[in-house]
Amino acid sequence: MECGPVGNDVELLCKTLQFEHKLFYFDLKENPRGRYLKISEKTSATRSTIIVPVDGIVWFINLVDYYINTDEHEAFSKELKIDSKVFYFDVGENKRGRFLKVSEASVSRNRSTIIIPAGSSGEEGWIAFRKILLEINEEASRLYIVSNQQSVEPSEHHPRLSDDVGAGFISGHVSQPASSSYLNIDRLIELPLHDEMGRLGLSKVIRVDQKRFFFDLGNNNRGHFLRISE
DNA sequence: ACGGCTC
Repeated sequence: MECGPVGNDVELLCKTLQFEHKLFYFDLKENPRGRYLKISEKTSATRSTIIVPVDGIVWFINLVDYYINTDEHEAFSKELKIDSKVFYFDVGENKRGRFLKVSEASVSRNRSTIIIPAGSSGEEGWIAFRKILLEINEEASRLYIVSNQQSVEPSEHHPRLSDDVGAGFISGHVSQPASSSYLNIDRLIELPLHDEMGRLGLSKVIRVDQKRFFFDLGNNNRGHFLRISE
């Protein structure tokens, strides 16, 4: 396991993905302002980094999904607004092949960009990238519960929680135990009013051009699901 | 071993 240099921020977990001649570093970090995922693309000559707030990880997963599942010439550019940042997703193609470009624009920094190759046989680069994000999202949700409960032994005292709660869907200022707020989702998810869910912090919205896409987490006895509505 | 990159 290779972790980047550690400053004041705490490293929670590190992963790497090597694809073609690029090396991607994924570092989940924490500081007093919150948690974020640092994604760096390293080649022999260059290194570029984007910083994704934890709440953005699930939307990254979803957007990578979109590009994996969308036909080559029907994939639109997308933008994702999180906090004060905007991430731009674009597909491109050149003689080396297809790639997904993810750019971060924030007020204070210069724009930074990572480029994820699709790969030569299908989209295995994007699929591998998504897999890492899924792993991080799952592990981050466990870490979230651990720190939120401030319990030294969460696996003994809260054995069910870690599998039931996804990161990013529980707002940071929930004062109730995560389990009780979570149990309400089944009823709330049936409500057709998106603004009602938005008010309760249970829905996320991505605006693309004139459209708005709503992402809502739910579960039932069949398992977990993410509902996307336009 | 590449190499892509308006916001």
